[in-house]
Amino acid sequence: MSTRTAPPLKEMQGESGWAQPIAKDSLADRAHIALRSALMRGQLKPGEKLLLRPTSQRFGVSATPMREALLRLVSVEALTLDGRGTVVVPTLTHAQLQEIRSIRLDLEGRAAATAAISAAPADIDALEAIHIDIARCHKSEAFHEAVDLNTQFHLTLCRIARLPILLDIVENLWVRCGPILSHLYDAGMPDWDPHPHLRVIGALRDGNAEAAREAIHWDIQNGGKGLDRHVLAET
Amino acid sequence: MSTRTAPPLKEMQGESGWAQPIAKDSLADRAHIALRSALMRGQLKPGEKLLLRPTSQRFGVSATPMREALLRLVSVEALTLDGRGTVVVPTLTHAQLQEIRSIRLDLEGRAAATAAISAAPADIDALEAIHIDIARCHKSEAFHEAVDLNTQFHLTLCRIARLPILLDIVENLWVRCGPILSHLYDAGMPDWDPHPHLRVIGALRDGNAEAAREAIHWDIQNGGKGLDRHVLAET
DNA sequence: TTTGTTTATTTGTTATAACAAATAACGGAA
DNA sequence: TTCCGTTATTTGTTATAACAAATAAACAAA
Repeated sequence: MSTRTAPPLKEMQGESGWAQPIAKDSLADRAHIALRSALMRGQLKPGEKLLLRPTSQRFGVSATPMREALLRLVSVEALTLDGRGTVVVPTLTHAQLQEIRSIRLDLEGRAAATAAISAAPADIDALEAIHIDIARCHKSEAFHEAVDLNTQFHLTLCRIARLPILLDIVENLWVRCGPILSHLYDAGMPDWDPHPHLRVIGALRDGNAEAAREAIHWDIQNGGKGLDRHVLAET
Repeated sequence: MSTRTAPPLKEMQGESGWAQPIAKDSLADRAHIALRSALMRGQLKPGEKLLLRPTSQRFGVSATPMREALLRLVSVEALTLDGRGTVVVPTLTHAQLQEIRSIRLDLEGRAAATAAISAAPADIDALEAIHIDIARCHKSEAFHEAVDLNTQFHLTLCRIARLPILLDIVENLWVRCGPILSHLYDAGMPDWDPHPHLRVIGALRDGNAEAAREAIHWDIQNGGKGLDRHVLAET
């Protein structure tokens, strides 16, 4: 499975470092990773069905590991099952999208505040590099890549905070939004000046936790407004 | 799987109500539920191994659905895999426990605040009933039951807030803590007066969102201190 | 007694087949 | 043509067996 404890090294070699544990990934692992990344990058559309045998053939594996990969995504709600048990890409309701945004407010806010206190300069540089890439994609109107990089910006921020459990949760929230993220810029892309990401980066450099939290809050609340109209309202 | 969309009813019967969708649960479902509840109730100890074939025999099913149930818990980090792929009940580190508490601070805090605004009187009564049960168990020194009810108190609060995604996340955090929750009262159980739960209930009755948030914050931060010494410190 | 090697057993992984239920396709009657 | 009943096909579910890798056991040699 994806997360595996390092194989128990009987005796830790004196000069440790050269004996890194071997990563053994199963077929189910690979299928899971491929599916998850496709999901996060918006390559699967809401409502799309993922039939067991057809998809397992597309991946060139048998039903068992493919089923495991699919069900793994289902168990974190990144995919859904219909009444028959068929795996389907879920359609987010307005309420769900709003709730996800609320949770991201809390968790990414905490990540930003924590990162402001503990981030190394190199970490912040890496974050800034991602934003520069985003700005470049904005200019060249490379929407798809911009959306992907925006996701990376937010996840990198959580990674910098070194809160692995929080990162896991936030990552799953982004996976769940993946299928509709392509509509982020449908309402036209606003040209903020300065871009909220820059405020985040600035706050990190200043070591100002509260400013970082507020900056990411602002980004989350205003950045995703373009999505709202593309999500069916609950009746 | 656990979450299934209702089977599509071709025609909704005129006087609807008597035709509730049938819940079809697979063997994997049942095993999953049983395992998860055992985990949450502290019936599995950290480090305990769950071998595939032996456990599948204990449940009276074949390897396939049992594997699915186990792996479902692994995918939400409620169980772990060692280097060989064997399922094992994870041991929480101090850092993990602290991070979980931080996240619960944010999410249960939001749930409390939301519940304070929207809770129906009957909801609050139900919550109070749980706390009364807790107090009773305190008196009769029924530790195990008290721990279980305390979990229910926190989850019920999230349920009242009607934030299903948040509930899901918080529920998983409690499942992950399940194996060590039995040590909650090891350091002796403090006799708070008034009990922080009562402050939560009071805030809900007052419709005071911020008071509710602060009350649950206080409960989370002070209530779990007994656990800290039972968790191995990271080196 | 200890160490190293070989053998046997355990254990996760994957593929396959049998099963059951639901959907789709088909064909005849009105 | 339209509707209804039957058959065929698709699809998820489960059990089982073959496989490979790792552990445990047994045993021989120093």
